[in-house]
Amino acid sequence: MDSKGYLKHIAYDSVIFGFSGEKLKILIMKYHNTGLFALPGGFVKHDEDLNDAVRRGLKERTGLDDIYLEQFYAFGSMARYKPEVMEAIMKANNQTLDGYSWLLDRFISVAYYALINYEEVVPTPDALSDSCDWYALDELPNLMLDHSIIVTKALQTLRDNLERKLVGINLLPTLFTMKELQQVYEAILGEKLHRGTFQRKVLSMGILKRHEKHFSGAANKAPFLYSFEGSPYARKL
Amino acid sequence: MDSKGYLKHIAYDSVIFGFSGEKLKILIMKYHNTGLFALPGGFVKHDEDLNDAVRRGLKERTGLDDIYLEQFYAFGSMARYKPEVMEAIMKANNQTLDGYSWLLDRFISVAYYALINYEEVVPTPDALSDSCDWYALDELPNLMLDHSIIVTKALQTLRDNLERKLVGINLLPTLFTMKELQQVYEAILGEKLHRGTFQRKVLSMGILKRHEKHFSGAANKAPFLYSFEGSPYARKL
DNA sequence: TAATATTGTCTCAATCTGCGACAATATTAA
DNA sequence: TTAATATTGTCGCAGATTGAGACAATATTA
Repeated sequence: MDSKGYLKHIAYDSVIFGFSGEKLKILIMKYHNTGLFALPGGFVKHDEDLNDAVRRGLKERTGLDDIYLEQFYAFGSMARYKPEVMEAIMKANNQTLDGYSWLLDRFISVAYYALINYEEVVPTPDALSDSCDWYALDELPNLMLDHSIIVTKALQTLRDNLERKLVGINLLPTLFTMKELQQVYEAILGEKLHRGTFQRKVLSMGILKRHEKHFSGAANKAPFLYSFEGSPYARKL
Repeated sequence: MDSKGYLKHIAYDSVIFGFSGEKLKILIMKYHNTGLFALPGGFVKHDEDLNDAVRRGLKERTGLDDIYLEQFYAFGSMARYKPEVMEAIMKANNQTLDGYSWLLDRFISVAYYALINYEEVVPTPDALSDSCDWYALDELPNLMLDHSIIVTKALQTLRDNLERKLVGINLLPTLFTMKELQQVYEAILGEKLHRGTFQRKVLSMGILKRHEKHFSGAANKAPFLYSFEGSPYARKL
């Protein structure tokens, strides 16, 4: 047990989606003195469920419990094995490799995506990183290793699941307008949707509860607020 | 490197689907002298892609290369960690645990499903097992560990993917009739489909090529044979 | 040549979708 | 006060899709 209580060869990476300014964004870490950007990730303790390890990491990065979380792929190609990258990160932290050589081993990474309410999050870097910040999907920096591929596959899976479950809800606060919900869907799918059709479809699912109107002060008819009713889509895993 | 060249803590399990006698079946291994039934699985070499490891195992169990293969979930709960099971299997083979103690460690298992042409397969047991045989999904024996859950999730994922990709094709020989194709879909979905509607839908996708008729000797109109045209669904991964 | 089982295709109704239109607001400007 | 403007909630229509039955066209046997 020289790996600090963590399972060797196994890591996880998380693509944490938030919605703000009409755009989909994800959390990206920047490592000290290396110029390297990466997805938030971590390792699994010997006596810990894989899913719990990911939730633990999410809690550290966002401050949130009880996040909508979905596992979507285990990345295990040899092409992603680049020990010099991890070595550079350790050196940039004046960290000796004594006792950390297990970090230079090969890892298979199980990837998850999470959907959270942007406003509730307090992004928090870890000991090795300068920052943990939101980046819009179309303005991502170059990510290390295969992390760009992981993001692409996360978005792909999210799109596929969007049609079956009403997952998008998890990106909004408890109360939201129909327009905000539509913007979330448009951001995820990357295309404009017809207003009337979208509204008809969502309402026909019978999972939204209508509340009082929301007066924004704009010179137009005030929209209703909605909340999500019924748990099957609220959380996951 | 005391683990025979394999990565510690990482395994894979495969749910290998075949279609025969109008039923969906999967390959199940039976271990020597234990009464234990399990999915075909294995380990990943230090210098081997995860996907390649699975293909290697599939080749050993079925004799086939170039199989339609899809990864669907990594099982990583503590609940599946039962070292006494593996110990029982080793003992039943008069195998000392010297040098094999890594097998008693905890494993996270990446699960795949495969779709193959039943007729082409030669099921082959490994050194630890008596048999590798087909079992219909509704006549499965009790499987060890969480393997029943893995099968359920495999079928679930297959059903979900069936609507998007034309995956079912991979379960049939090169030439097949419309009725056979429909039976594959009914077996996967677990429900009867309307003949006319099914035929219209499949043909409208424009990915089937019609060949000569097939004269079975039955006292009725002979059906056309079809083959699958266009690669996007033929293989995968 | 008639009987039987299946196949390929069509039609019709019911449903679903994409898209525009229109009345009903909130607020500001005149 | 009233008109102008930007949105919102909803409806209606045309086109596409789907579910279910019907019918003619075979292969083979009686």
